[in-house]
Amino acid sequence: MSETKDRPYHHGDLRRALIDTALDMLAADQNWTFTLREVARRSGVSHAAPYKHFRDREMLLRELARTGFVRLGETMTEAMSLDLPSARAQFVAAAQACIDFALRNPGLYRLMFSSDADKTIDPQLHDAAISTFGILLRLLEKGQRDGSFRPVAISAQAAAGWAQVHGLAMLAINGQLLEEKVGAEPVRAALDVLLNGMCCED
Amino acid sequence: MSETKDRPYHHGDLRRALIDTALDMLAADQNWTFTLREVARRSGVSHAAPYKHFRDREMLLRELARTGFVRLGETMTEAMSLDLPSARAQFVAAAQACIDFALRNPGLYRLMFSSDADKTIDPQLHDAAISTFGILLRLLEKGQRDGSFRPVAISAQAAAGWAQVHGLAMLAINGQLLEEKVGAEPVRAALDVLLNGMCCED
DNA sequence: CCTCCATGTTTACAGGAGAAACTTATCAGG
DNA sequence: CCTGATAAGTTTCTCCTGTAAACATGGAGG
Repeated sequence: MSETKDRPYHHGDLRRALIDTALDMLAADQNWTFTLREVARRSGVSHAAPYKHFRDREMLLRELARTGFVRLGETMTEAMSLDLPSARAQFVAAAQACIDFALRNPGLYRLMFSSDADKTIDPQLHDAAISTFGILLRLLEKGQRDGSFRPVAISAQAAAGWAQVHGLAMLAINGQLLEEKVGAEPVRAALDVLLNGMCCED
Repeated sequence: MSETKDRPYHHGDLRRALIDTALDMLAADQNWTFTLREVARRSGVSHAAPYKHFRDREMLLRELARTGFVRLGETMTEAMSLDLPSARAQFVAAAQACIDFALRNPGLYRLMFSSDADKTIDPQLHDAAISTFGILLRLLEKGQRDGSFRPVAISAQAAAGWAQVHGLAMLAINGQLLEEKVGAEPVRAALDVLLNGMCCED
């Protein structure tokens, strides 16, 4: 009679448990207004225990955001790996994957880009974000080399692409990309505007 | 001896004062972690007084956001009114104005697009946001009519334009549009990508 | 002049963040 | 096998917040 009864004093992997609980709550309410104490309670642990693993509430939030970036990166990479005919198709696939991810996890996605997940004070979070951004960057580089994308400053193109995808994701989350207004495939239509250009002449 | 001494019991326009104080604090720290009590304190009023004007803390935040949208709209309209040669130039001017606004008021701008300024539960805020968005919409409509912009579904083009501008504003705020990476005029360069298109052939 | 109502104030309370001090389990070395 | 040291929990405490309720005040209209 030693282990499973009455919860052992030491949790085993409380850090992981806290993260998972918080992710669950985030997914359930689509917001991160939950309190640290509530997370502790649901993890069956005293309200001060989390402080052994996270300096403060925001540090937990940043860890959630980091997880989000990792998952988003996986999703995008996976979507791109479905060998597609052109760089353009790959870009669209990655963008769609990102926006789908946002729609499936609106709370998490918002957190990832909110000021509560401050990348300037958390190298790990920063790296995770950069790494995901890097997927897009490499895609553009390859596309420029094989002549699919216009040969302009890579950073400008990346900024435009990233801004577009993220902006569309936010619009999508907020339900501002409605079929009746933008047609059957609003995301596709909007991406085409970027890909083809907005102006009539170059 | 009746007025200026010892503050009169009734403030005169506490609602306005609370908003202004909160805007000041937002501008000072570039975040909205301030407490309602602190706002009351700085307005020289008891900590419960604000509840006579705002149901709760979030209602004040939404009012700040609403003010932000109004101001942003004014700024963009002003920028566009500098009679410019083309619809394209007007679009660039409006976009630049939006991004400049974001850079000058990063905290306010973030609040405007954060989930703490929930447009789905505040018609006034929603209207203000729609109204500002409308500026872009009308610009695009005019541009399509005079043949400056490609004749695609107006909503798709608006979504793309809005997403681009907002996305760039966020990148700019976060210091992710650095000169050494994107050249001397990063915003201009990124906007050109949208205007000219990313792909080589149509 | 008196009374009403919007706008303030005081008081009260249920929580939360986080610090400090205390408790347990585990593990490494003698 | 005992013995600390240490990591990971727990209890307790303080300060602060949001918000509700009851009360005060003063200006405007009858």
